[in-house]
Amino acid sequence: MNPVTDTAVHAHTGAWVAQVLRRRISAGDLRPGAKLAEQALSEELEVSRNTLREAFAALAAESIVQRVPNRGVFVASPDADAIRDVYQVRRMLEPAALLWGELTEERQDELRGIRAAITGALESGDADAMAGANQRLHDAIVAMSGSPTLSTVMDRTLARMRLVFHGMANPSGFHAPYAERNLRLVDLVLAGRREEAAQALRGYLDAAERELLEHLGH
Amino acid sequence: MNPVTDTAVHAHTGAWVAQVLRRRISAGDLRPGAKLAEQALSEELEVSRNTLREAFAALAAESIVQRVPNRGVFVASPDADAIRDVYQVRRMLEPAALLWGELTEERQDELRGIRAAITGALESGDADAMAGANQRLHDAIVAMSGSPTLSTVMDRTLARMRLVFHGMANPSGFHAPYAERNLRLVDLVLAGRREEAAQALRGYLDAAERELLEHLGH
DNA sequence: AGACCCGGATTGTTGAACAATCCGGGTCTG
DNA sequence: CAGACCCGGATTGTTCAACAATCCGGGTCT
Repeated sequence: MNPVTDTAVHAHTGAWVAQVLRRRISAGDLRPGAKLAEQALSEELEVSRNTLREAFAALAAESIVQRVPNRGVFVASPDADAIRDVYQVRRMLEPAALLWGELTEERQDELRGIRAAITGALESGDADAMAGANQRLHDAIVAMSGSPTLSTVMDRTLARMRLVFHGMANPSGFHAPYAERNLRLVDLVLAGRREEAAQALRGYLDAAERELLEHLGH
Repeated sequence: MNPVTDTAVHAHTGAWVAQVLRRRISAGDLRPGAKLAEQALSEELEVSRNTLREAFAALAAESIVQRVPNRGVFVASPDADAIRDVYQVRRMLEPAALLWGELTEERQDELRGIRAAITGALESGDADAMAGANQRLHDAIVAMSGSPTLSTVMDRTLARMRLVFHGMANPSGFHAPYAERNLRLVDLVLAGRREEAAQALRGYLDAAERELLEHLGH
């Protein structure tokens, strides 16, 4: 089921289980609100209930999972407030990194690669590839800050975004309409026109948030 | 030793242990690099080794603690790169929240309270109070973003800062020289002169980082 | 129909057990 | 004497079985 390692030799089992669960949640294999039953999971993954709980503790600390006392652990299911928080984070982090970060040669190459990925996904109409490219782009923007911590924060934020999508009825084509916007954004950044890029970025974030909230609530 | 709860009734033990350890580390009771031995701690806190390990998993996910396979868990001890990362985070987060956040009446009140705390600590010469007021100030700045997630990120970042101080030989009076700066910063924010405030903030962060790195070991 | 209750299932936590690994110290050798 | 080697105790990693506390679903009684 997992293409990576089968069994860790002797000293990572808890972390390994956490990684497996993280992947399953990211992939939508475990949808928001789904219960993670101890006995079932420990049997399937062939780990003890204690080790599994160790993984739960880590995932709960990352807010990927919610623990309800005496009820169990559930995949986090973001509500409207959570979505607003996600976009507030992005509205602060991304323009800050873009405006005040450093755009090294390496990062420019990454941006050019992302540009190619977006146009490729546009032509092939591959929604998953488009979603992937989109995340890669916004990760790259935050990476301009040069801070591993902020990159981690962004990764977790994007993971929460994936949770939102997986919780929706029709998870399709939410990124496609923004492909054009993203391309212009990349070009502005590569051209060194940071102020305009930040403006475009904010516009994109506002629109995406509005549409998501619209599509979800009332 | 902990003035709060003695024993949790029945359903939070792991989280409770994590909280106790978090407090001890923040207070400097457990210094960076210190080993958290399982048997000793489980006996002292009167929890099983398994429950203790659950707390370890949570703390490791928060990067408060470092796990070395087959060696044990140790209080994280930030190096120069970690310090640079902390300041890079702050250089992004704080000006962003300050410039683009919302300054509600509540937050203005909090700032006025902080101002009083700083002047009070200045007069009494209480270094601990000054350090507390300093953290409160920078927490309040990030709180302007309105994002609970970013506030949590800031809290963890400041926790890492405390680790740096606790790892130093002479942890005294590092905040005192910045009291004046902080007061001016608060006044600029309260006056609505955000651009100038952001500029002052950046100056403070640069100076503090430089001094810390200097003081440590170029 | 709705309140009540009960027994099975699940969670929370513990203690003991064992393999794997590390650590400190003693011994051997050159 | 220094360094390589080795060994036994201590520590970590992980599992298992057990138990109390709690929840849940379903049947019963009014």
